Amino acid sequence: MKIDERKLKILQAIIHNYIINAEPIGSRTISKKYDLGVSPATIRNEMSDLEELGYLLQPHTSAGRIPSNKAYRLYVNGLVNNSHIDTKKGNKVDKKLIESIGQIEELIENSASILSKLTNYTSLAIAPQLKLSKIKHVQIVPVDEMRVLLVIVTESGMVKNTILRLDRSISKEQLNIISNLLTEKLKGKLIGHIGDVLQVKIIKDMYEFKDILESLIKNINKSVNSKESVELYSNGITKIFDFPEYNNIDRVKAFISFLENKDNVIEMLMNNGFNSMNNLAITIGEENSYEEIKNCSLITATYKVNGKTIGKIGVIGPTRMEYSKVIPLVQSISLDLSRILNKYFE
Amino acid sequence: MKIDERKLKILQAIIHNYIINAEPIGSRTISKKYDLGVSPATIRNEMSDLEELGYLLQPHTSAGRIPSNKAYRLYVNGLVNNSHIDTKKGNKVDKKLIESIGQIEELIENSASILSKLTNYTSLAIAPQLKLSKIKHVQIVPVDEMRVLLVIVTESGMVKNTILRLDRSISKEQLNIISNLLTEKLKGKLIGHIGDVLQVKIIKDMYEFKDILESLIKNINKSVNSKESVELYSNGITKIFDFPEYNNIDRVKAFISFLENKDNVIEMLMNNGFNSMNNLAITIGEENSYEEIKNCSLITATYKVNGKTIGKIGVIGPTRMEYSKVIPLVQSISLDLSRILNKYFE
DNA sequence: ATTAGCACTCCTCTTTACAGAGTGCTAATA
DNA sequence: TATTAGCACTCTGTAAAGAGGAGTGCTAAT
Repeated sequence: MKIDERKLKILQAIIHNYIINAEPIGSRTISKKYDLGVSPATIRNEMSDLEELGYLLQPHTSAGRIPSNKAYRLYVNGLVNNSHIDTKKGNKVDKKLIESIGQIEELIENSASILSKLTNYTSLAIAPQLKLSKIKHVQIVPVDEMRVLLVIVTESGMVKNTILRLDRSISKEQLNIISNLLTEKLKGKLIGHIGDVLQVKIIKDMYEFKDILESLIKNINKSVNSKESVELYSNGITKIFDFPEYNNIDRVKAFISFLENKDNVIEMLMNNGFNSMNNLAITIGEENSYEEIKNCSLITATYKVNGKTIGKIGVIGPTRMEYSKVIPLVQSISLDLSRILNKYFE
Repeated sequence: MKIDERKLKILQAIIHNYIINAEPIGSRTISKKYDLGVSPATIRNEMSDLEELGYLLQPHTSAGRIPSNKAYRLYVNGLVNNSHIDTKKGNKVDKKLIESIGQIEELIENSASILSKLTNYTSLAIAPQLKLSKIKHVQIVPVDEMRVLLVIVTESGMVKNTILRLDRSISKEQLNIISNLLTEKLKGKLIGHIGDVLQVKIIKDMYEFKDILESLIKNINKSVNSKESVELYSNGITKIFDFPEYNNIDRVKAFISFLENKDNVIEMLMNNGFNSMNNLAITIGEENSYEEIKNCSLITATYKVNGKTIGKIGVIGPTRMEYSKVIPLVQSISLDLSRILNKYFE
């Protein structure tokens, strides 16, 4: 059995209805609300077929039917392939964003906030991942007797700075020497690899500052490799309360608990569309690997600086998400972000 | 009518019971569970008096009674005045905290996390408020052609740094000159007042760098004065789901929505115990000024560096909070924080 | 002053009944 | 042969009714 034109139309009607009403729909209601030119009985037969094909589910015998994950996937693929994604909506966003560009973190946070307000779903964003950035230059600045500020500038133009505590005091001039040596040695290396590089090569050349360097390395590794070093922003968590499928307290708890766990969320975002070609990634319901969000869908897009992906932004919500509205919005806000960041970094 | 010994005992029994069970209790049950040496009938009479005095509430005619805010206040004042606050529990906390002290922000965040785990309530913390800190020295470091890193070290030893974008490029030497001049002029001033000070005095002396300075001032003000500049941490938001009074979805939503609004929470924390003498502040139920949390209690304590209050940490939960357990924990974690921070800053 | 006894109140839980929405099957129809 | 009308059947959600339980306030006895 194949899914023909009419079956597709009926399926689309059911999906459309369920996205809006969150309730099963029966043959009679379909024939009244959607003008398909056939009687409820015919629709019933087709629905029976669609169920057999795995596109529909029946909560119980005498309820109507709802779309399955397979149905959403079909629907979403259709949306994305047609891909007349309307980026006009993005223009409104633009001005607000540009005004807010004090710090990059603020920019990302504001973008997430805007995305949540526009979509009415919970938004998530991760800020530039330093581990994967290449170093452009390194500078160490004295703060007081025992502490220094380590500044690492990446090739994409981002800046990471960390206060470090040393074991002995050291002069400004010596710090300059170390800074220059470090820059020379580390230029072009990945921040995530600082530890390895330093361990092997540098210690030898710079025996004079051995203790200082060891202390530096230890601290850099600690601060760069910790999960804490990935900034995560979420916004509009309480949007989830607005959906009838979350009028159950346990479901809300599971959802919010999941989002409160930073590690989970970061991993989920990282894995989303890990091997997708374009910058958009969509995971639907059961496709999620975490149990807690198997009835959610996740739509994310990457943003880039100088052609390099540095972060992600997207939304999470019930499986019956308004894909046709959300996909263009996520797409366009990520493009806006990329554009603004590129402008900022020249 | 005065509240005598026996009334107080009955009241305490009711408070104790309600804190644990979250349910009204009647005279018969009290006489069975708490050995007061009088019959239910007597207890009934006393309860009637206590209600008249405003210490008890009756959800409906044939329910038992629950404590009023006035009752909690009496109870908590008793606890705090007896103040044999047991800081032994703090010792366990200590080691975990010391290990985590990479960045100060991380320390505060971890403290909040530990506090939530220990108390089983939602914890909140605000990190050092820069506005109120005095400047020790200022350093400007070049990042690339058009950007510099502004580092401000405060007298208490904290460091604030901000990336700034300039309108024209400037040499390293010139930056050093500016840094030194700024340090000289700004030493001892409040960060929050940088704008005022610079506007009046400095521009005249440093005409050469007028444009650079103006750009700097604009950016510093923006980054210091924005509400964003107060770091807020919360942990264990989902603890609220564990309390039976929050098995109602609307109440949970109101609570979480409130906490999601950073401005609200910061203001609430700032106002808590605004004019209290010691470092501990407790707001009970209706005493809260925000409608959304009038059935919550807030317990916070300040932490200090060099005798100066730089932040707050505490918990929020249902009015029937386990005060006798939470108060010492909040107290001791704030003391730990102060101690560790002081050690860190010498 | 305290307490036993009792009528009364109010809430909550369970049971029962019923309306509503939907299905699948069969037989009639185009 | 595909479509449709008709009908018996199923399942859910909700409202009404009733039983049970916990607690109170009052009165009268101790």
